[in-house]
Amino acid sequence: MAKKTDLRVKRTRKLINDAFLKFIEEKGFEAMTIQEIADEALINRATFYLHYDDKYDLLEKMSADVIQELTSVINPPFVQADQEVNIERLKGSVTNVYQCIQKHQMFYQVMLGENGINGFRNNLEEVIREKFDRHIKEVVKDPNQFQIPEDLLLHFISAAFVAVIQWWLNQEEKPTPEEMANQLTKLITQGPIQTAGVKIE
Amino acid sequence: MAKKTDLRVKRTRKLINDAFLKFIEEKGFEAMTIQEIADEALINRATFYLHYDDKYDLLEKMSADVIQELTSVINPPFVQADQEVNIERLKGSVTNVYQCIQKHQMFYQVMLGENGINGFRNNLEEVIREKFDRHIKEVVKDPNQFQIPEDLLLHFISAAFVAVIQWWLNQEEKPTPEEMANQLTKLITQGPIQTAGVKIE
DNA sequence: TGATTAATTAACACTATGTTGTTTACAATG
DNA sequence: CATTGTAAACAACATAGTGTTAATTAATCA
Repeated sequence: MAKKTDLRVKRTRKLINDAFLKFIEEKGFEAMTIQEIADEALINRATFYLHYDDKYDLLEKMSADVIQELTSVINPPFVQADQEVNIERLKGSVTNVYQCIQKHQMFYQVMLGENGINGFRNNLEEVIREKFDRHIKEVVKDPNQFQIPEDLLLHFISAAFVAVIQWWLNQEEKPTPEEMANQLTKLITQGPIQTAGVKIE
Repeated sequence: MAKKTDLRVKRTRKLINDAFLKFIEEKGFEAMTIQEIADEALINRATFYLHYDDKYDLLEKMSADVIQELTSVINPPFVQADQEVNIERLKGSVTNVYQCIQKHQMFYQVMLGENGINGFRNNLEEVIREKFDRHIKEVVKDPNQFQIPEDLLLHFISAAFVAVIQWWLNQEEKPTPEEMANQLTKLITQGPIQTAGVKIE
């Protein structure tokens, strides 16, 4: 973060961000106009263009900031050299992730919500996939140990991971980050069927 | 489906649909204009408005048709009265789903692809979730058998399910529907970690 | 306080939208 | 095959949003 010397800039950016989030929540990204953002932020429309190229630019910059912070709290190795998952370490990282999301709850809620930005979800998945991928490539020596294509596995996990986040954000009474880490761990170690308490033929 | 008696209507609709898909693939939904659709479809712009309110209306109508066909091939019960999953039946339904997608491959590829419509993915997940939900409610008598909230489980499964479809559509050399059914079955019965051949502490 | 730089204002050309009224062409019927 | 209903074409319109510019005002920093 470069220091924003001028207070006016800081204030204007914040007003724009707030207005933007408000409208995404209320009417969705596509429906909002720059004039509306400006009105809500109590700035002139031309001022908006002094800060961002267009609303897509604004969206990208806001997302990038938050996602960057999130990735910084995911830290492998979850899998040790002996091919065992380190459950505690895994839970630790998941807990960190949920705490980070909690910190920016409003933002995530809006971006992943009903009227949210669907591209944001893809970004999240991609970022998670990359983290896992890099780690797996370090640890796994024998590609044949996979029962299915590695890439397929990564897509499965990252999508499920983000879906669980999305579910969590929609709950009135949110389980704690630690509880979420436990539930997610059950799901990916036992699989959803056994977690549902259903026997397998 | 009401019968479209008039050939002209049939033709115009098809031309619009084709142009629409072409532009989604090329430049994405938001970037395309109705003028462009009309030019590509070799019809007058005003003609477009005789058939659809706007491009969102067109999108909805196209999606609804295809999703409707997809849901019709998912047929529970996968879980029997004795609380055992019927693996064969499950594989059968999954195979049907992939065959149905294969039939409209171009459409799904575009809609779920790089430049695709992200709301479409949500629709798919929702539809799958509902199917499963209705079935689960019939079979499961004791809500305590779940180790985690049922709703969370449903979100996990449906998101993973659609993610695997998405992965499949992006493969140059696509596994057969039967192979996909096998791989998906492994993932949801054993869980991703064991499927990766990694031991659990 | 004075210098700097952000924000305001009003005007501009441009592009897309959705609608309307009239005319033309065609497809399905008896 | 002629008739009739209706889809499609066409042209013109008002409306709304975009992105840019140049001159002016006002807030902030040092």
